[in-house]
Amino acid sequence: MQQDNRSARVKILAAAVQLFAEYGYHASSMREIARIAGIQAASIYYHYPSKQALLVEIMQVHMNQLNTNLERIIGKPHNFEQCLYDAFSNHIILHTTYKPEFFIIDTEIRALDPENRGRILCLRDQYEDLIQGLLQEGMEQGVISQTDVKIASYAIIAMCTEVAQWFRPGGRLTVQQVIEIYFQMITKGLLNLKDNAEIAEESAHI
Amino acid sequence: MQQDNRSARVKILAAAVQLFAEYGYHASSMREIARIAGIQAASIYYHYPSKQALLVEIMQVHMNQLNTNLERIIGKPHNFEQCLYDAFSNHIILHTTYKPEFFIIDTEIRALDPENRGRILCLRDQYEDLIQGLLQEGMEQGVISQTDVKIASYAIIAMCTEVAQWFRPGGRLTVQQVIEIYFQMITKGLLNLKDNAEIAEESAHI
DNA sequence: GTCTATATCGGGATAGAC
DNA sequence: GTCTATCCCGATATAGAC
Repeated sequence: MQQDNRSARVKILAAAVQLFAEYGYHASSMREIARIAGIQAASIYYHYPSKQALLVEIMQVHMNQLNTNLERIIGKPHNFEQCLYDAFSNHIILHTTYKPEFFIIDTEIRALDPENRGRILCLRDQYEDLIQGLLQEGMEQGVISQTDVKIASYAIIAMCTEVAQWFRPGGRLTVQQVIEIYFQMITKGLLNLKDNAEIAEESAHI
Repeated sequence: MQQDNRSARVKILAAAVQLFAEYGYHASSMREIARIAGIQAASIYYHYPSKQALLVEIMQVHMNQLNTNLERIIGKPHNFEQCLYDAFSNHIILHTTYKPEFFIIDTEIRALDPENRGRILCLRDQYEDLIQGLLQEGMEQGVISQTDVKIASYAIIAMCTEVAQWFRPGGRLTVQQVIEIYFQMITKGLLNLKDNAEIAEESAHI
């Protein structure tokens, strides 16, 4: 038997992440969080003022991480294609590495009280603005074709976020392979519907 | 003042949809559902055996509608491109028309007890299988390029589902225009990253 | 810093009158 | 078919000892 040397604060937050992700915020009790952390429910209140504070902490830490990384990627001098790759790579890596945390961010916004909700939604808007600015840059450079930046950003963010739902570390694909596939789908088309001329040409080559 | 002629069953379910979507299943009380439906909480139990039954009813009705429509679209003799269009058109139209209902389906699976969860997840798997079968058909016909069918289906479903989050009826775009944009993004690429030869060619044309 | 004990509240569901 | 009244439970959070 090894003892668990993590601080109580860390163990409490880890337990909250696990339960909020599996059962949802409202279905998770402070008693159960405490049980998993190995303490009594009342002891949580020495470290955190409320259950809501646990949720806010989880969301803030990881939204800040997502934004800070993206700011660093976009902020330095760059080649557009590489920058685009790094941006979505960051999104997919964080969402798969911290799957329960980002799942909570995506599903428990409504469990926040109005003040906290505003703060977290502001971080999400910042992230979307950064992504949209990057796409805008590519369009202005003529490196990507003209498109509705907002719609494209929402579509890409949605499909990259969803990766975390099915990705299994140690499975058929590594995360780097998944990133490569998604980058290809985003920049070269998901399905590549061929017109009749293309189909005829391909048949001729056989 | 007009009286509300809908049956009690309908009013109860509509109230449940509204509250489950806005606050989540566990954060919505039977008392509040009853208040919105204009009756007492105890009266709900004449129409539905439990709160869980309300959730199951909402999910089943709309997943069945989604599947039934798609089966009809795929089942009849068809041109592949048109069929693909109709399939995603069905997805986007239902998800925007019944936005709260599908939002509940997407976020409250974990609120179902194990037996009900299995039943609903089975309907979702059926839907994914139908979409994947369609993509497989297109690949075998050579109408779309070789791709990982599962990954492509997950990516496309995710981006089409997300439309409901930002789409506003009466806004800048009609739902038909949105469907057209998404069909283009899916079949012709979201961003269309150009290589250097293409950029040079475009410059030459100016 | 963690405990036991408890205050206080609101939840789902039921009984039985009308 | 809807009501009032209520049971019973588990929730968050606090008080105060150690």
